[in-house]
Amino acid sequence: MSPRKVDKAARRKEILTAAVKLFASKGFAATRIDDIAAEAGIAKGSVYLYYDSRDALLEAAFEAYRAMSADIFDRAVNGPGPALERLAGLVHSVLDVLAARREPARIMVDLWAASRDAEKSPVDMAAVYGDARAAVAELLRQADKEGALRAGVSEHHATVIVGALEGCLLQCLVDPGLPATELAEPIIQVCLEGLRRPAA
Amino acid sequence: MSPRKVDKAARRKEILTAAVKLFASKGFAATRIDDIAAEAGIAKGSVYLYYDSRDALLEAAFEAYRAMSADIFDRAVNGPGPALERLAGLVHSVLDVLAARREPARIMVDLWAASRDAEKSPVDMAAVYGDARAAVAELLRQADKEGALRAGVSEHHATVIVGALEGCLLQCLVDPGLPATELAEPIIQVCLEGLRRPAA
Amino acid sequence: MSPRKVDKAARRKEILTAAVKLFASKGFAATRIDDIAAEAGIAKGSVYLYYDSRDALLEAAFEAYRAMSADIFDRAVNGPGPALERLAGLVHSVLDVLAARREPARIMVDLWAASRDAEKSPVDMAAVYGDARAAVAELLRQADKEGALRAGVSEHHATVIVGALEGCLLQCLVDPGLPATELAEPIIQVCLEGLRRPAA
Amino acid sequence: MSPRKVDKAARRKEILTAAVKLFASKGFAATRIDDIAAEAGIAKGSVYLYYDSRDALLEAAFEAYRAMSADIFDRAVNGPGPALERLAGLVHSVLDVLAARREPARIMVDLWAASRDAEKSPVDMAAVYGDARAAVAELLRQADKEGALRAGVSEHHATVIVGALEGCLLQCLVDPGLPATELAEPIIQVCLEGLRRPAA
DNA sequence: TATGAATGAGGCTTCATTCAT
DNA sequence: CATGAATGAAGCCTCATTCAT
Repeated sequence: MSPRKVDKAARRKEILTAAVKLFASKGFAATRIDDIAAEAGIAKGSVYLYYDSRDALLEAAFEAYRAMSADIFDRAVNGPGPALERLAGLVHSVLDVLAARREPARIMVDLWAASRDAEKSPVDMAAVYGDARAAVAELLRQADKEGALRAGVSEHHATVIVGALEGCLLQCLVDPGLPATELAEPIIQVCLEGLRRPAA
Repeated sequence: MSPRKVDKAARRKEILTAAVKLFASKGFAATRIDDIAAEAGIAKGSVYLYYDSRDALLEAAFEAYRAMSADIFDRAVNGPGPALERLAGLVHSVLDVLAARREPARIMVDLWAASRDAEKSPVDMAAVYGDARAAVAELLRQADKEGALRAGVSEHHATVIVGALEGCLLQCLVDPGLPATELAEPIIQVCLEGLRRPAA
Repeated sequence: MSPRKVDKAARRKEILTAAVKLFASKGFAATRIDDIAAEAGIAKGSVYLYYDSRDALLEAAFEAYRAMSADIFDRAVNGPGPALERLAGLVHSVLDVLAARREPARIMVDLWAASRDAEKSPVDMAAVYGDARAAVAELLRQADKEGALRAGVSEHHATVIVGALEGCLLQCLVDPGLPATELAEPIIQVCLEGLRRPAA
Repeated sequence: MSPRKVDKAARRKEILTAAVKLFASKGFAATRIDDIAAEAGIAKGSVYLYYDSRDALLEAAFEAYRAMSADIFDRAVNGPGPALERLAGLVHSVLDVLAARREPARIMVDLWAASRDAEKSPVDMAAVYGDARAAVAELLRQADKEGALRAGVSEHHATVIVGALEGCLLQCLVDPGLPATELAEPIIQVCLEGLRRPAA
């Protein structure tokens, strides 16, 4: 509201951006508060004016990731057009995001590691994937209502679709040589076409 | 004359087992050498008689994982029977291993994190997934020779299959509530049936 | 805005002084970083804000010693008056410094030890003695030009003069009972008078 | 006496030789018991059958050095011929020993460091130099009795002569490029000729 | 609000010494 | 006597966090 507020929020974001960049490139474990401060162009102590701790920065990075992910999935669920096409579009979206900003995406490996102990850590990737599965399941239900699916499509298929997406993403993260965008169509073919009701 | 008798190889394995257990439950970053020593029932300094450093233990864990993984894929590639059935068996194997020893499997998130900088780290998950893709691609080629595949199956499909497998695995790791074994059939349906040549 | 104000150079010097004191009294090998910090009245970790490592402190001590040594020798070489008198003054200077601050001087034994492997160690006493020999040789050349020397005075005599100086110093260091200052005249008599051109 | 005794003494000497070699080349601080054992061709634990501790090995090295030094000086004091010639011979002996076995001689820098705290350490270089000064003083007294000295030669001259010897030795140790043997004559000229009674 | 010097707990690793065989 | 695996105390160094300015 007040101009100060704006500054503060902007500064928070700058710091988070710096942190994410470094977490992605060197990993959370190897990223020092000094590094983040330097990257953000501020003094080390100032970081603590905006974030309570180093862990809080990872958590913030997680929240940003979660928001972005939720946004993509929500758009697919609530968008216009046939459900299966929206699902296909979702696959493209995810991989396009990855391809466009491959480096920042590498932060995910640290998010996975941080979400190991679901109780203690505020980084809860289980929830993210749960949401993703729910969204895909909803899309499948919509497609079913539209009469687009063959019989026998279950919840587990949503898990497999999310798995294929994340599994391809994982391979791309770990092996920068892989062409993320090119994988969208194969994923769609493999995961979606098999579920489609055969054209009469 | 006869020095204290110990099976160095066995002791090495004990220590590695202890380390893997802890890496899996608390994470590599949170696991102290003292913890490992205590878990293995030896003194802290003794760990260094068998491993050069804490990192070396993670590397050893990786090698063990890699060997196990390679073994499963090799068996599928070189086994008897129709290629597509061997591929289906492979999917079951991977998920059964995960289900049987879910906790130790959680070490993978640290292996992903450790393989971030492919040059510096000896933990090279890219190679593991490269091998996995090659194995699946080989199985697809075999299936094609057997006339079991529809036309248009490419290398990328191998990536998608490996992705679906690893992506389901990832979800299981992150969300212990998911039933790993039950995912095998959906994966097979989604990933393999769509590639099969339609029965004439 | 105005950060905590400290004179970093002064703090560096304080730490070095503390380190030298301890190196001298207990020896480098027996001196802990904690000891140095305590002596300097700061926390252990703070030492590392000013010096990269324990070795760096010994190196700094060496540089200080080298500078002081070079200063004494330079002053003798470039000073006014007959060269042989400047040489005699040099002998007095060296021993006076030793007598005045005998304890700190004991750091030299560690400098000798540290300069053992000339390639790896930045502590290069060989260079210090080389410089000392060069300075004395220059003084002898000057004395020769002044016609003050007998014939046959060679480079090796510079080595012997430096040797007598350092050898007396060594004895004083090792045996605190020896009276450093009293040795100046005997050194001068023995080392310099024998080189003087007999009065015609 | 018993054959065992002979073996034991021989083994002790082997270990000491190995230790001295390593102390000389890497320094006492950098020499591990494992290194010594390996160099001596025995197991690490066996070192302790012959020496009580690592420090005891340095002490033994010191004793050997002290014995050798005492031997050289004693021979000069008790030998035949004019005292000044025996003193000159002594200078040659010391430098010849250094030249012949320059590497092992480097152990002296560690002996100096170890004798820092004269009370606690059994390595007592002060005593060695005290003995050396006493021996040279005795030689000067003998020379005086023989009427070979000019008037006014004092105890301090012995200190200077020992100093010149040790100081040259120090320079040779620290700077392997210096020709030890060539320094004998200059030392003799500088240190002894000046003390000689002028030929009538 | 911003700074950056200071802190000190904590981790990894080394290595002299011991001791069961 | 000999071995070498095991021990564990100790030291160096790092770095998240604090706080005086």
